[in-house]
Amino acid sequence: MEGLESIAWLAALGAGEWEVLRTRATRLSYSAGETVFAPTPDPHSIYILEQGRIRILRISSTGDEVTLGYVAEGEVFGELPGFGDHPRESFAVARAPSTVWRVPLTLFREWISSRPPIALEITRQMGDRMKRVESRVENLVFGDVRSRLAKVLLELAEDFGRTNGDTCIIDIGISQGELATLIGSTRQSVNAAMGALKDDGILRLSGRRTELLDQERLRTIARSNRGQEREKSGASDESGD
Amino acid sequence: MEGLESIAWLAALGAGEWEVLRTRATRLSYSAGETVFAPTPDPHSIYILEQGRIRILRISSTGDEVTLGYVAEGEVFGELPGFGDHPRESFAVARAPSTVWRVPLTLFREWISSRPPIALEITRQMGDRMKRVESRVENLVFGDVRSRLAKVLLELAEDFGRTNGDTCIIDIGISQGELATLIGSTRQSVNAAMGALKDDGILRLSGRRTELLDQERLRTIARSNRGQEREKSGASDESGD
DNA sequence: ATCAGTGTGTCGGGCAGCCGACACAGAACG
DNA sequence: CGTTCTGTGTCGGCTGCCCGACACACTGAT
Repeated sequence: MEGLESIAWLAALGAGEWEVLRTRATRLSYSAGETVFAPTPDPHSIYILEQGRIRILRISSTGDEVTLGYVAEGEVFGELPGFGDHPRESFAVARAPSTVWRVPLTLFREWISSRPPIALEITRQMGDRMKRVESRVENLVFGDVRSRLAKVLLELAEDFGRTNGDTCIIDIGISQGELATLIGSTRQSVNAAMGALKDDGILRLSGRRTELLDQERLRTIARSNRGQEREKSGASDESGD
Repeated sequence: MEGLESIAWLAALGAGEWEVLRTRATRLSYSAGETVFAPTPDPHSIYILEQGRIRILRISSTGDEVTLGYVAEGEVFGELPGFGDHPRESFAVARAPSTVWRVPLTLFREWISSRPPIALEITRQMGDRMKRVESRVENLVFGDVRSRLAKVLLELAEDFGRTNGDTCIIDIGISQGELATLIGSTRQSVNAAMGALKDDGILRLSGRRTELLDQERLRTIARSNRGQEREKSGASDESGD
């Protein structure tokens, strides 16, 4: 019950494989808003999220922030990148009450070295994240606020949404301001874009929750870089994919 | 001389470790401009760059492109990300005459599984790249064209530059247009920004080569998100142009 | 020399979206 | 029950930069 076995890919390894971790890693709890780690020139731990939700972000010299992504339960985080000798440049902040294992980097590295399947799993995780970040780049470069927003909403839906018939509900208490840090925009612009999407009947907003009513249309907007196609009405939905 | 041993991290493994690759992988040559791979829903190869320079990029639905990065010699590329079961979404194009090994994904995976040190190496490589992409995101979100440009120039200098006393020379025949795809901007804006940097005495342009005269100042600009700090100090007489 | 192809400079118009400001709603707290 | 805080909605002004267009420089073929 001490959590580690609740992590699927660890459990899958078979008992004993991860026992080392339990004995030599530290289990920590954070409540929403607390910082799990901050940038450091010489990180010597990596982390595994047992349960909760962590936000990875960077802060510019002027205080603006970008959200690089969220850590899903079971994922390893905290500069896997910095695996080598790189400094860590990101913050990790709990967005919800979270339980985290802090693992000494040396231990983790040696642990991997002797257990190929784990290495493979780690590689897979990193690949996933890589892909995601690359998409983010693509999206930032192309597309206006409207289409970028569409994209993130879809991603969030996929990761955290509860599907409910046709509509998908995102209810992770994310503010428009935080959305802005995901797409590199401002609170106001996000607000405007959300309003527009609502008016187009693509999504419904009730308080802090967002419901995606028409993912198909949303997807179209996300793809269209310059999302300014004034959507009159009685639009034409087309191609699936 | 058949190349594989020229790759440092492979050579370091000791003879025989990578012999399998030689027998079951394919060695390919590309001249500048040729496509190494294109997006595919079901990639079944990964690649290792023996020698040359490869550019990884994406193309939007409207035909615009973003450069995600360049592959350094010895690096593994081609949707390591797609390691899992993801489709490949990027293009790889040779920027210079290049020699590449194409390795069947299955082989590579099994090869890793049985050789932990390699897994570690791969992880390291991915980490590096991850870090780079994350920085790219940060840069795209913050900063105007000027500061973004400054950032890329510094990166390019670090990766491909020849240092020469104080100045660092970037001479990889990169066009302003291509620079634009690195920072998500347009040829014209890049041109203007380069001009400004030149006027400020921060860099000198001679033909297709770029010389960084004052990396310190460049670094400052890169960090300052809104690089509009009118740098008009010094320069007693001006009016000029 | 001539022409095509590719990259570099420049200019003006137009607009998306950033910024600052302000009003208002709900939630947490004393 | 106010007070404070955080988040949502909106507006107008200002501007960076995208876009389209055009001239020039350089290089390599014919």
